[in-house]
Amino acid sequence: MTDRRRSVAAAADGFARAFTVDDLIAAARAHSPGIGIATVYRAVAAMEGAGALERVGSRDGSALYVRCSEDEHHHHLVCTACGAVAHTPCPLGTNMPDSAHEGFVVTSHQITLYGLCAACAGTGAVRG
Amino acid sequence: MTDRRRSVAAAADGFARAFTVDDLIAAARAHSPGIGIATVYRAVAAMEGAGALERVGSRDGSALYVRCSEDEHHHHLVCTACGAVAHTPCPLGTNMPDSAHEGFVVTSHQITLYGLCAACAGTGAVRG
DNA sequence: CCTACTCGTGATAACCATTCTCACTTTGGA
DNA sequence: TCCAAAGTGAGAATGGTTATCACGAGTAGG
Repeated sequence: MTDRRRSVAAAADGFARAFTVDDLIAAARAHSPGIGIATVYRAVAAMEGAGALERVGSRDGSALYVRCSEDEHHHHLVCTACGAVAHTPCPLGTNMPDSAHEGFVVTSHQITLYGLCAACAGTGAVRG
Repeated sequence: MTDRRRSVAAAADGFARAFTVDDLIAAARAHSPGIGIATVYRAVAAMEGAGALERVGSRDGSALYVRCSEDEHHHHLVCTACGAVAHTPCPLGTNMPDSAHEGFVVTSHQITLYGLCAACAGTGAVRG
């Protein structure tokens, strides 16, 4: 773990919402001025591989990521107004489709819940 | 609805699995030789807007689509071995998180189930 | 100190899916 | 026929992401 990688991780920690690699580059430069684009992309790939970062869709053609420090099975709540992201336990509960569905043997799943965070719901904000 | 658009729709109907725009262009050219890339992209955008096509992730940097003729709420089962896609009713059932979660007011969700289709499960195929 | 080697880095070129531009054609109405 | 609007195809442009390459830091051996 180098200084650069630590800067990227710290920058990722600073986001309370989903961020693009571009956002991350800007934030990482606050910690390590002059850090290169390629370095951030490499750090993102490493962190994604380690489960410290998770891709949650995209915005305007660029990938969106969220910081994931937990190892346990969870999903994401994304605020469609401000982009805030929260973790939430798997909503499938006992309906976990781990057996045959339509002839498929389901082994994993990906769920993203969209809505309004407490702050945005309070103001009646709407987006997209 | 022009001839070109009809060709793209027919080509999309021919896929039993998720396809990229590139796949669609190749298939559309079987119906309309010489159809341009831009035209297929335009048709895809129109069909996606009309709900006739749905984006289900991506493969190697290019978007994957599936044909969706149904209007009702449903999700997708994707075979990780062969890419086959099936529609499945919403697995959330009575657990539908339409109320507050973590302070969020959930308004919609996106679920993709991954696994092996009947054919691939039978052969013990594995991919990715 | 010197060499050899490895690895992370930064700048930039390359890549490629997607979108834009533009000239042309088609369609439909009058 | 004339006109306007929309669709089309070829290719250029765009832009996020990845590959390339040279450089410096660090390490090991001598």
